This record gives sequence, C-alpha cells and structure tokens, in this order.
Amino acid sequence: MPELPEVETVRRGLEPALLGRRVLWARLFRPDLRWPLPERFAERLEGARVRALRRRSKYLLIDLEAPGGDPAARPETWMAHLGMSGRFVVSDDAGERLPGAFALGPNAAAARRAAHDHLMLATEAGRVTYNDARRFGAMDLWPTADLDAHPALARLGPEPLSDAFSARALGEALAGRRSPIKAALLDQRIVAGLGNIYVCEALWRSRIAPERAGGAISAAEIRRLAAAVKAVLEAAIAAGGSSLRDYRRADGELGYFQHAFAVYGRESEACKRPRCGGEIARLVQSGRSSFYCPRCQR
DNA sequence: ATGTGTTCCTGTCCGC
DNA sequence: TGCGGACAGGAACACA
Repeated sequence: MPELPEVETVRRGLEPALLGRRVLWARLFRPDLRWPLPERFAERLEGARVRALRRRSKYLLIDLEAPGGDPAARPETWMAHLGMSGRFVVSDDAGERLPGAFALGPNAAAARRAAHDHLMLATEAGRVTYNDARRFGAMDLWPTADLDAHPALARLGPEPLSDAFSARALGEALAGRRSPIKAALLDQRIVAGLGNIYVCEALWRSRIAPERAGGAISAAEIRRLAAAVKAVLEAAIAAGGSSLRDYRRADGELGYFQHAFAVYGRESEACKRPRCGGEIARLVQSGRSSFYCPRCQR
C-alpha cells in the first residue's frame, strides 16, 4: 500500500475537495473491500459536513458532522485504509461544470465509472472517487469520540513523526526481540506507518543489516535508526510520496520520491553511499523482499 | 508471548 | 502473442 508518506500526501490532496464541504451525494458500488463496509455506508456520508481530515499511521480519518448539525447525533469519523492498491482521485469535471453547480449528478457520474471504482461522492468543491483493484483497502464509520478504541487503531504504536517516537521508545520496544529488525519495523505495534519501502530505506540510511535481531541493535545504532526513520519519511512527504504501480496523489499527479530510493527495487545496482562500492542485494524475509547493501549495512 | 507463513484480490512483468 | 509463474506498497489470521 501506500505507506505513511503516500497516505499523508493523499490526505493533503483531498482537503480542497472535502474540508469544510458537505457531501452532496455518495454512491457505493462494492461493499466488500477488505472487510464489509458498515450498513448504509453511502447514506451515512450523504449530507454530512467534513470537519477535519487527519491521518493515523496509514489510516485516513475524515471527521464528519452529522447532517443539519443535529446535536443529538454522535459525530462519526470515516476511516479509510488504502491497502495495496487503493486510490482516492479528485476530479472537478473540467469542461463539464455547470454555472454555480457541480455538474454530474450521482447517476451520470456513476454511469461513467471506471473498473474498480468502488465509491464515488461529490461535494460543492469536487468529486471524489475511491478506486482499488485488489480490494485490500478498507473503510469504516466509527464514533469520533471512541476512535482510539477502533480495533484497527487500538494497538498501533507511536506515530514516527511525533515526539512519542524516539530512540528511547524504539529501544524499549526492540528490547529482547529476536525477530529481524526488518520484521520488527514492519510491525505496526512497534512503530506505525512504515511499510516495506521505507523500512528498507531507513535501514540503509542507518547502516543496519535487515537480518539483525531487533534486540541486538546497539543504543548508538538505535539513535541512528530512529533519526533515519523520521528523515526518510519527511523527505518522502516533501516529494509527494513514491509512485510505483498504482499509487497516485489525489490530484492525479505522481509523487517523485521513488527517484531517491537508495536500495528499494535496486537489486544488483551500485550502493549510493560514497566510496562504499557495494552492490545492492535482495533477500526475502517473512515473505517480503528486503533490499540492502551487504557491504555497508552491518 | 513471540515469530513466521498463508491468505485475501487483481494486475503486470518476465521468461519460455 | 500466449501462457504460467513470480511478484507487488498491507495486515489479519493460523499455527509452531
């Protein structure tokens, strides 16, 4: 899936179409994403105003205000996870816009949906389509006040770009772990939001070999690693994420961080570390490819 | 408890 | 050009 930087980029891309806007209509075409969508999903979006767009780990959190601002209604949050191939695309019906109104109604918009478009909605500011070929993505509606109790969020580790994620916290989470550091960093309970790409890149930046046991990483290495995780995520967000295969920004543009990869997808190419001279290798760990430089990552 | 392998689904790419 | 197999950004689950 899109990892944290890609989800953050999508969040920012959705803001112009959603933030402060009212959902004029919503249509659901497939209720069976990774888990079944809640009852009356599209109907519950309709009429709601979007109060905020947040992100927790790789989850988009879209806070809604009930239609009419009904004070008795419990505000809900629309949670979305993009899985491996989920995409949100904003379109403005360029060239079709009617004066003072958003052009395509639900039936006309639905009639022109593309393969794997599973959800479509419109606000006063644009149309948003969720497309997900593999359907590993997921959505839910959950009371905003109890969001931390959602099963998908309850056990997540610290946000890597927050102060809660530090060398000290990482060291404590890794203590005694015998699993490889690669697997540990993919474990969302240790740190939330990393995926295969950014784990590979962070390990390269901190010169740590992916097979090392998590509990065997020294304090100095952990300091490098925590800093590398933050640095690589920040750089990727600044670049609009990485575009491989399915991922696109919500505005349809490509992110460009993939050009900055030091190891991911670079098997048998030269290590980018000055004067290293190593060659990038690939190894499979718990079913996932790990890319690393055997020469400078120890 | 902790760690690894399998599974969900579809698309793409590579070698024959 | 067709076909089979490997592989893909995630993560819940079953099992050792």
